[in-house]
Amino acid sequence: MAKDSISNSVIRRLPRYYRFLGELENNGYVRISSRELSERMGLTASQIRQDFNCFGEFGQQGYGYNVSDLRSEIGKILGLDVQTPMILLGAGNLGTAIASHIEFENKGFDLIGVFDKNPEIIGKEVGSLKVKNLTELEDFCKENKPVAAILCIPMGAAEKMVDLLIKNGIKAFWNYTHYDIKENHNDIVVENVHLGDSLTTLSYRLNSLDSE
Amino acid sequence: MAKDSISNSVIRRLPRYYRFLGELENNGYVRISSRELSERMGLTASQIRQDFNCFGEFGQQGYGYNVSDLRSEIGKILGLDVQTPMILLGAGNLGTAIASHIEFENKGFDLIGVFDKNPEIIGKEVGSLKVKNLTELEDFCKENKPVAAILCIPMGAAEKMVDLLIKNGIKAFWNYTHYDIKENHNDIVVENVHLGDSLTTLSYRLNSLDSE
DNA sequence: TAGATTGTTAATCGATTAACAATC
DNA sequence: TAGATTGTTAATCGATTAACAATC
Repeated sequence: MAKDSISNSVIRRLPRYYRFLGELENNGYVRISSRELSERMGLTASQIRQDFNCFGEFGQQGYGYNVSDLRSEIGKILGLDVQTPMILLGAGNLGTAIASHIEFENKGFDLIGVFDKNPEIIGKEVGSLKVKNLTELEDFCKENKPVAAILCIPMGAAEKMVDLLIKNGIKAFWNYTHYDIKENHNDIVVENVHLGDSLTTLSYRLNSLDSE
Repeated sequence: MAKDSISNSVIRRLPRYYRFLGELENNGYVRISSRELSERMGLTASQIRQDFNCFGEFGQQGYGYNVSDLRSEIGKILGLDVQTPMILLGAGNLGTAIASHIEFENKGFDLIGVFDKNPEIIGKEVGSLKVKNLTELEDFCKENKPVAAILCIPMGAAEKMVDLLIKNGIKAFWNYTHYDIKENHNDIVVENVHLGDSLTTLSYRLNSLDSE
């Protein structure tokens, strides 16, 4: 029976399930048991069954799961069957790399606009999009109704930008800045990417290795 | 009393403590209590004290913590007082952005080499470094002894690359590919960055918002 | 049918929170 | 000293693992 509130730990595993099932499907697998999947992914079979059962019953006793069906179910759960229009704020090194490196279509989004305020960057091509002047942002939002935004701007500019974006209908933030988007704004979701913190934990673990 | 084995949850919070304490220090704070820090960071005071006590006693009853001392203690715990030589494999969009966007010195690393196999990329300037041909990798390692590596290469090339790097003395991987670095290699640490998975969870949460 | 494997409940484990004596 | 706040133990909460009846 499906649960109503899903824990963060489960949510974080879903994209990985989706990826692994995609690979299995590409390799011609038709069925898979929780046990075999658990061995491939380095999890326990129990955990996998518990995770799936948060959302419904996708398997069959004695058989396992149909790879293709399960994948498409998880895709639907993740909202990958809909593409949410998304914009990028800040087309510096990082913003540009994100825009061209990520396959937005597979991830439930459609990148429809890129903005910067640096005159040297405005007009540049990023993927198939031309970087627009930030002054055009509000008009663009009225016309194209983006719902999600990537923040690749300096931390100092983040607070005002978030307020502006929320006022213009943005509900989802993929946040590469260290600015803490207050979730007291209602009906807003935020995913923070702290690349620096990620590298810092690597430093910690490397140093713990040495001192063992 | 300091613990010997630190949980992953604690480790992931350390860089954030370090950042917040840095900001406090910059703003002239001399002391801070676990209670005030907890309010700023959105944690509980209990958790903060528990976290710090994994590593020792850094506070003073009735007073709190000295901001600057605490920050430098956490910096030492994270290994930020040492700079580990690091190389980057793959100087495409993403690799280039990482190399120029991240402040390696603050994170315990020193980026000393960038490699690619694409002739159009070799020779290009990335930050203050010139992209080298991948064929020079082994000689470079013998001479400069890098210990950490960033993987920004295609997934298909990852397995062989990891083996080669381990053979040449690399012990820490900052892995942007989806290749699962088997941690059966001993004395190896890995930090995975799955940007696509991160975006996918945003899609999930955005869609859950709508259906509430 | 017999064997396999799920869905689900119960047991365990670990992380977070609460409480408070120690002490600055 | 009195007040504040730590370090640390105990209680709670949540997530993972184990077990097994249901069933394909």
